[in-house]
Amino acid sequence: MNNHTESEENYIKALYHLGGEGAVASGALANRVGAKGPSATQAVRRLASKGLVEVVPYKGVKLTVEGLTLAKHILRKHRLWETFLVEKLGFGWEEVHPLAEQLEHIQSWELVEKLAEHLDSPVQDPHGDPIPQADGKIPPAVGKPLQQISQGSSVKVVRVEDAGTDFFTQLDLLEISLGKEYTLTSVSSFDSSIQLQAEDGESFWLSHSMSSNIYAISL
Amino acid sequence: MNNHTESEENYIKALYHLGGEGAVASGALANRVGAKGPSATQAVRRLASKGLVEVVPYKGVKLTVEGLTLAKHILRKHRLWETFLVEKLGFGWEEVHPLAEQLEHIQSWELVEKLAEHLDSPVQDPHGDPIPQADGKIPPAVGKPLQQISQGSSVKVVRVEDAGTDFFTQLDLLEISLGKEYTLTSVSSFDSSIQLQAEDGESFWLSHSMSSNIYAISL
DNA sequence: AGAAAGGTTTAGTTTTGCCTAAACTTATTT
DNA sequence: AAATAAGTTTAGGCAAAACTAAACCTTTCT
Repeated sequence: MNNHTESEENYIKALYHLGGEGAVASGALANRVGAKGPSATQAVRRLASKGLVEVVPYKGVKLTVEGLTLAKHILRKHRLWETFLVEKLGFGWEEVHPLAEQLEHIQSWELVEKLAEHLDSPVQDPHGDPIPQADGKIPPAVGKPLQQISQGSSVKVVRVEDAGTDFFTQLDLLEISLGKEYTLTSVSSFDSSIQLQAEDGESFWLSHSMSSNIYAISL
Repeated sequence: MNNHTESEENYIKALYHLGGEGAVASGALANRVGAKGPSATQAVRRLASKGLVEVVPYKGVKLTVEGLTLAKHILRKHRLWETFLVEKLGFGWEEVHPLAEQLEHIQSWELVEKLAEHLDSPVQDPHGDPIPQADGKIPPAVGKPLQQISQGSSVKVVRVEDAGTDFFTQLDLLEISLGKEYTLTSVSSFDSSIQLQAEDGESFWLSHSMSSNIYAISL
């Protein structure tokens, strides 16, 4: 039973993204995969017949252990390919998601492992997201949103949410990238925007929507 | 009109492989893609409605200019991926074909070109087959079958036909690879097998079926 | 030339995967 | 507790892509 269509894999992925090990409503699922309600209901039926999900009608859908394993494996492929595209082919971190969505469906156990090896068995992708390992273990997600960090702290950016192309463009404009360090010099109590000072002394303001998608650790 | 399914691409590829710019019988086409006759007829209809092929019922199918361009582009992707798999990921040349069959369907013009660049714009794949270039030009296929080379000649192996896993295994066993040089010491008039002598003095016999799939140039 | 053989196309069915419209369940509100 | 709103599932279509069986051209053989 190692034979899944792309559509099935997309539903599995969505289920994992939305609910992890918990239950998800069919509407949310449909929304996530860009389909309408009935399509999701039908898809979920197919998945259930393959033992990948459990369904309680009108209540929700949940991944089985097998489904969860598959979901993590797909996520592993996705993030390894993203890493490859950025590290080896020189793509920008805002471009890689749609490509990885295609590449993640390539079926070959050996290819995934050779790719991982080629990339020196990375534990995180170009956005700082943890890459599930071959044994299914997932390294902890690091950092907390800049939002939640108190004024005066020194921080290092370790992860960003994939919040769309415009978000990445803005990051590039501000020259924010993983590993950069800043001091949080002030916080506006009016609109929750924050001021960061870079190591070179330059400082700038970040809106709430920017800072809530940027994760950092305190130094 | 840049939107093709995998199935369509497979038919286009088969059409190119079988007939190049010329016409192909629907039975041969079906055979090549591993389908039955009616499936091919139907597929060809879909392709015709997209302007990729021209059909004369009961006579044959032919790629249009647009179809030909697509075919060459798919072949380009296929051979670039094969090159990547061997050169960068360390796969053996017998393993890469089925993987490339999946990877060739990834849609992204930019990815193909970045990949080519990453591989230093190769003009041939790991089997010595020419890689169609971005502008659609195809480098000439080099070498002729060992079969057609006269006794006493010194030759260099430059290309091998993809004649299945067993063929490659045998090549590996005999330590035959691209670039190796031999002297053709004798030819059997009984079964057309030939004897090669390697540079280190070792010599061995090759059956007709082996030698007809190995291409070389005279030195 | 007429008939058999071989290959091609039409007809009708199946599965996946999506859709809209209608029916049904659950939750919320008065 | 009844009515309404919101969300979910059923029902019925449609397109892609494959199949088998039957009908249809071509070619070839006598």
